[in-house]
Amino acid sequence: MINTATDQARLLDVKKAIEQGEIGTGLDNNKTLTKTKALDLYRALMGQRKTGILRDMVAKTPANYLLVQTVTQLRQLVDDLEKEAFVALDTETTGLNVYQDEIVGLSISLPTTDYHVYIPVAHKTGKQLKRELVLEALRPMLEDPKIGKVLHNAKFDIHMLIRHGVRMRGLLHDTRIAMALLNENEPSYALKNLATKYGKYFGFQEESHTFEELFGKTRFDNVALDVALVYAAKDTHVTLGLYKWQMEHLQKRSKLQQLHRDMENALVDVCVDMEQTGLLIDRTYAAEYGEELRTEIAEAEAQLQEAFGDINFNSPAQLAKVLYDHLKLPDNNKRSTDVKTLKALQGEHDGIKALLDYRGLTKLLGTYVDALPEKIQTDGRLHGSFNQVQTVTGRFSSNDPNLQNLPPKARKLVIAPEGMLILGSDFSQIEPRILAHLSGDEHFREPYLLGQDLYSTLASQVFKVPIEECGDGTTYRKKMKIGLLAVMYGTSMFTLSQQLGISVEEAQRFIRDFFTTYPGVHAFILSVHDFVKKNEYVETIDGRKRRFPGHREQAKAYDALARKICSITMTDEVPSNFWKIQEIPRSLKEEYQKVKGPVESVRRQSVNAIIQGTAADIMKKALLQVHAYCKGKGWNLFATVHDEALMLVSEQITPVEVQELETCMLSALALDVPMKVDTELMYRWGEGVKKAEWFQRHAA
DNA sequence: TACTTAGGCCAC
DNA sequence: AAACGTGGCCTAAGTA
Repeated sequence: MINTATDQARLLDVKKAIEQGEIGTGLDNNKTLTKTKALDLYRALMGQRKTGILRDMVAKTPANYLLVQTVTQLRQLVDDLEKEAFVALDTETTGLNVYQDEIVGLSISLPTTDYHVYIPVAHKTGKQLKRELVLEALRPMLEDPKIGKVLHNAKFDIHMLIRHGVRMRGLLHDTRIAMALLNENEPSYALKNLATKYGKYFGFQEESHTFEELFGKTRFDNVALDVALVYAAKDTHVTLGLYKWQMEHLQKRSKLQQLHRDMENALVDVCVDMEQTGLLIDRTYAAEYGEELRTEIAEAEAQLQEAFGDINFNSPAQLAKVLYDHLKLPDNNKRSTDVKTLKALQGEHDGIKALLDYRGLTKLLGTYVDALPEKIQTDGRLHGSFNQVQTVTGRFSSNDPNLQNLPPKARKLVIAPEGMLILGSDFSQIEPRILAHLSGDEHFREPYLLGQDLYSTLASQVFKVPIEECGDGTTYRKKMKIGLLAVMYGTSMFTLSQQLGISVEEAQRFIRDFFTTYPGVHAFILSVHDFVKKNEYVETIDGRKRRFPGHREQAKAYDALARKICSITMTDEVPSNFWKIQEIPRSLKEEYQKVKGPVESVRRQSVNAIIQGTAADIMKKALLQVHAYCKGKGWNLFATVHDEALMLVSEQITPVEVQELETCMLSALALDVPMKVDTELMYRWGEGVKKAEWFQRHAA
């Protein structure tokens, strides 16, 4: 029998011994502890600890945790459910693939009658009802939008239920999503970790263990029912507690609550439908294109072998050795083999071009052309995952596979099903427009109000040349585009000078001219820096927050040190060459340098979070409206790429309907400058044609 | 064997 | 001394 306290202590000792390399010190009964022995002991203790915890958990199963194993119990549950306005819900499954795995049990918490059930439906052992029977009994409750459901990461469970023919409705609150809005810096959103960290605020004092910690790689259908009950019923019990605690916080923050209720919570259904729709992949095209790429790669490989010998061309380390040690190419003390460095070396060696070709081809083949068809599910569609709360700014992210970073050549693998079209609507220049709105800068808003090209107008004003010299494709316009990004993201003068191919002094002059031309933009950026220094957070138009805990103190220190340096140099700003100025004490330089990075990083992130986050707010609202519109037509969204919504629509779509879709996007939020949406139609993604041209072509 | 980290690179 | 925001995926190489 293991005594938990001694067990824990011994565990820590062994762990420490392993970590600190204190092997051979005779830890275990004066016997010398070898590394292997220590690891074995550690694993054995971990195993024992796990079974110990599980035994302990089962022994302490609360009286109001109940297994539902018979028809009578199920009937009683259904009766009791009718008294509830909302419930907490969770599914246990064989795995995480929502298109392949299956539900093995459901837990439900009833808040007013205060009990928590686990209904096993496909465990390998123990008395239980059939899944179909249980789901049919629960279907009226699950599909009733008037009965609220509280879940942690609802999207997963909704998908799992769809897999078994039930479309859950009435999502009241998702504790995973609410947590992300309340603290986007949370290190882990696993329910058990949140319970361990915040449980004391809603009645859970003890540490909660994650599935991984308790069961490792075991499938949940292997878990005995007494253990399953105490684990699974606690899930919904905790979810309920978390819900109430989160609501207390949201009710004190009405803007955030509105963001949660009207935007993020509502968006879960959109996200589910979008993922369920999936993408149709042209397998023939992918196979042929793959062969083509393989041929080209083989050619490049032959040239690389000739040039660099028998090494792995995918290995930066092996490449650097050949390039900088054997061939003695100039390395600038970086020894990098990235595109930028290689391009600069292109004149030095004939093999470099082949290497660049090889990189591009293998990336395209390995990440997209070969990889995407492999992810097609049994329904013949590719279902990526879209996460609405994975980014600190509020943007969507996408993974498994990432559908937001397909290069144009890979997008061509995606086609419309028979009788359908792909339609893509994107917000034109949404971030600069938001900057124009937020800064209220009169001159910056001008091109939008007058319907002129933004970059041409800016270039003409900043560079003080006639607008005719700043048209599409001109250097002035290109430079302005880079320059505006630099302003919005707070790029350093060094980086900007590199990007524009000018000197640091010229870059400084460019930025100075920009801010002189648009003083409102400058004032806006400074006011954000000021705000984040005072409040340690910034927020978007819809109240989405990006928090920077600890910034206030660092910013104060930074500004104080800067003032100190300025009083020595008698300048308004710290000179960029301050390291070379003898009069500044070394310790002051070092102190200043230490806080400079983090503080300026927060300042860049804060400006960016407001602009990027507001764009995300607008897109999310647009998606809600587009989704509702599509639903009425029997069409479907299948992806969003930050400023773009992609959907499958009928081949018979009319110009009026396109107009109505654009209105869904445009009415998401009214800014002080007009918004613009561009729509393209296509049979194959990446071969889009502007709507006007499409209808002209298809009218004939 | 299964992980983590680093270098690199795709998107907006 | 370090140099631009938000993400995710690939391979190599080292470690548990």
